[in-house]
This record gives sequence, structure tokens and C-alpha cells, in this order.
Amino acid sequence: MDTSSVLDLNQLRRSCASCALHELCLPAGIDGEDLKRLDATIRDKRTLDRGEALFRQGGQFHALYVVRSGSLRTFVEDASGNSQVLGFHLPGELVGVDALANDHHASQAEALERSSICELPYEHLNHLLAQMPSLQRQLMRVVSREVAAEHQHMVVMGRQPAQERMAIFLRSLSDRFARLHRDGSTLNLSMSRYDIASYLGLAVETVSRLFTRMEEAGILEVSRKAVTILRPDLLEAMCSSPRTGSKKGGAL
Amino acid sequence: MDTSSVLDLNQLRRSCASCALHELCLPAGIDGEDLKRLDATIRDKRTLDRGEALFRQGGQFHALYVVRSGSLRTFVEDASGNSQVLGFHLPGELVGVDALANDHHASQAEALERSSICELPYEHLNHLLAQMPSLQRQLMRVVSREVAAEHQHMVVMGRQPAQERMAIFLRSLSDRFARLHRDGSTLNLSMSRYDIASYLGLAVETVSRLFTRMEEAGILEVSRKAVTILRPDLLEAMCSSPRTGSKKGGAL
DNA sequence: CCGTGGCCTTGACCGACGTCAATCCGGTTG
DNA sequence: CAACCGGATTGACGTCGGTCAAGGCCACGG
Repeated sequence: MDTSSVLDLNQLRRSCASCALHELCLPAGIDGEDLKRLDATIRDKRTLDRGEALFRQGGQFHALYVVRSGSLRTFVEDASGNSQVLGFHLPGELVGVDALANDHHASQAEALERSSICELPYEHLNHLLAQMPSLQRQLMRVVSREVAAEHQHMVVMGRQPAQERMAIFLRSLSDRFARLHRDGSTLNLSMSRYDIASYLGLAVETVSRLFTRMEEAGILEVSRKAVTILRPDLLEAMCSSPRTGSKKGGAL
Repeated sequence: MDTSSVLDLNQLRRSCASCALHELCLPAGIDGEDLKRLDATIRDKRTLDRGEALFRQGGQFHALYVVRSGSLRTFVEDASGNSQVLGFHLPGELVGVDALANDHHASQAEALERSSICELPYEHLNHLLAQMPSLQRQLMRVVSREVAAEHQHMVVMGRQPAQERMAIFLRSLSDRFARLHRDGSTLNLSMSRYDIASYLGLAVETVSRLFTRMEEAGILEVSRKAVTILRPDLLEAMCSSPRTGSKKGGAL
């Protein structure tokens, strides 16, 4: 596959060193010779079209993936075909970790738009991890970050009313856009309202209503998938329920 | 046991090799010399009393922990002092992973009963990981299992009605008890109803009502913290909402 | 022995949000 | 262009489960 000289479209990428995501991605903090070796194990996955699956639930595990451009959604389907969206993944983010446990993907990943993906074959990666403690450390850090983010999401699902969920969701998206050096106030929601609803544990109708209500309140401008945050301050305020304070001195 | 003769209460443990949890725990699949080296890095944490904290949110990270006996709860507290329970941890289970991301604990862990804990100082562990690929693999597997479990919990929080949540919670506890070679049908709930409610995203009152309802239905026998599963089949059936079927052929 | 305090249970009420259903909008196809 | 279709919006209505409030139970300490 690789040894030969005819690299058709692989030309486009190659080398984490020159990648804009370098510092946000798995290779953060890895330099020089080590980076070259990491680079060498990364294989391009063909670009995914909107709706195309990166891996399927129950499928054999053989690699971890990092989003290079575009975006993914991960979700699980229960026995009755109901699906729950677990998360949305922007460039630089790692997916596929839940498959390491038993060599089979426990969830499913799908492109929300045309996306390109870096593939890290696990066997190769393992060799590298054994030889590069720094990479090992960094991988654990990335996974840990993911776990912490999921914990945050549990707080949202467990305790927050609908409006706060939406606000927190939008803030989180905005923050992640900003970290990618994009404009954090003009969001392009690549996912459907259904996806958002599922992710937040709400009904689509509720999501829709909240968008309009937040637009009426002058916080957002919503046009289909393009959302502009007009009043970040109000959005921020909306993230914590006003009525949920400590017993005494809540208002101080 | 071996080296010296004056080991006060360390006598009680030492050596993963002789630990009943061996195969369920981090050292699963690690043998011989490697196991000895892992063993050497594990430091006993003093036993925790009920309510005592293992680590606090925001605290400096320096070790991962494995429950040896007893049980823990992990939770996060938001700005207003509200707390969300993230999980309950039985013997053999790893806690503290969410702190690797930025060297500070993002959550808090507390003993639900008198518990003993194995402490894995992260610096030591890191050295070992660099030298033992098998341990590195196993650690990733354990963490991956944790991630997958959290995904399952998101399905519960996102889509399931109260009764299903309770049933799934009890089934999961039962399964985990059974894996520890305990009787999976006589549960000892070391956590309070408040903890259960928080974990499941319900009100305490709802949890209470569900216990009585399930007792009336002959599924459980509930006496304070002692819960006996009388009809595992009915409990199992209760785990998936009856009205949630695929569009065609649901009943077949 | 009784009182005190946490946890748990039970009941009555009500509101946020899910469900159902109609409509709209934008993009795609013939 | 019209027809169509999936996604999104909007409104009307019902309900699950949260909230509030009043006890009950058990363990503890005086």
C-alpha cells in the first residue's frame, strides 16, 4: 500500500509537523525525531462524505482516529434501534477509544460533513508507545481530557433544565471553535437538530423552540445551520440556572 | 510474608499476585517478573472511613487509585454547590483518570463505607509503563472500559424513563457484584438514596417510590440498604421500555 | 428513657417538557 | 416549473416526574 512511490492524494497531507492542528492534537509536545516516527505510523484514511461511517458499532477495532478537518458525530444504538448521540468531534479530537476495552467498537462514528481523518493503526501505535514515553503520556492526557468532558456532560444531563443545556452546548462549541482559531461567535452547526436533541437528552421540538426563544431574546441569530452569538455575556449567564444557588447568600 | 518480619498492617495486603482481585484489576494478564515490579510501585493508602475523601476536586494530582475493598462514589460539585454523582466504584475499579489531563482532579472521590485503596503514584507508574508494554496496554484497556461504561450511562440519562434507569442501575450493580464472586442477587447498597438519585438524574422521592413499586411488584425485597433481587427476569425485562420498539415487527 | 437529627417514605400538586399533528421551508429531481 | 421530501418550526395538549410538605424509621447521645 505504502512502500511504492505512487502516492496519489496522500500528497495533500503528511507530516504532523506542518499540520495546523499540531499543538492541539495528539502530537502536542512531541518533537524532532519522535515526531517523525509518529508521523510515519499515521495513515491517511480516505476522506469521508457526509453521512459516511468511520466505524460501526460492533465492528472490529484496529485503529484510533483523529479528525483532521470537518466533523463527526459518535453515537450508540440500543437493541430497539434508538440512537443516543455521545458527542461531536472537531478537528484535533480523538475518537475510537471505547473500542480498546474488548477489540470491538462500542459506538459508531459518522461524518457530519465532508471530513478527513488521520488513522492511527493500533499495532503500530503500540510499538511507538513502548518506545516513546512522551507519546504515552500525551495519549493518556488526551484520553483523560475526554473522560473529564464526559463527566461535565453528565452534570448537564443529570441536573440542568433544557435552556441551560442548550446554552452550555453552544458555549462549548464556541470555545472549541475558538481554540481552532476560528471565529467562536459564528458557529456552523454541521449536525441536525435531531442530533443536538439526542445529545442533550431533549426532544427536537424543544431544541427548535429554544433556538427561536434565544433569537427573540437577542442572544443569537439563527439561520438554519448558521448560528451567530450576538451576546456572549447573556449566553454565559444562561449556562447556570438562576434559581440554583447555595442555600444562603445565593444572590450576593 | 517475605522480606522482613515487622510489617504492621501492611501484612494484610501486599502483592497483587495473592490478591483475590488479580484477574479483574489492573494487573490482569501481567505475570512473573513484571508483576513483581508493578507490585513494588503500589503503595498502600491508609484505609478510608465512611465519608472520608480520597481526593478532592481541584486538588493536585499525583496518583491513580484502585479500590481494594469497600466502595467509593465520585462526584463533581458545580459553582453553586450542587453535586452530581458520576459513579460508584467497587473493588478492582480504577479512579482518578480524569485528573491526568491537567494535573488536577476534576472530580472528587469519597468512601461510601470503610474501604481500602491501592495507590499508584503516577511518576512510578509512568516509569513502569515505559518499560512494560503489556501494562501500558492493560491500562488503556481499563480506561477504555470506563469510557464505554460512561457512554452506556449517557444512553440511560438521555433517553430512559425513571423506572428503566433504576432497573438498569440495579442490574449493573448486580452484574458487578457477581463478577466479584459475590452473590449478585443480594445487594448491599452502600450509597444513600440521594446518591442514587443524583447518579440517575432523578429526585430522591422518585427513587424511593420506585423501590416500593418494584417491591410491590415482587421484583425486589427492599429493607433499608439491603436489596434482594427476587425476580431477575422481571428486572431484566424492565430495563428496556416496552413502548420503545423498532417501527415494524417490534413484538415479534 | 426520651429527644434529636438524618435518611427515607408517602401523598398532593403542578409545571417543564415530551408527544402529536399541522405547516413551512429549502433543496433536489423530473 | 411543479412535485416532492426531509428537516425545521410552531401550536395545542397531556403527562412524567420534580417540588413541597408532612410524617415515619432508625441510630445516636444525653
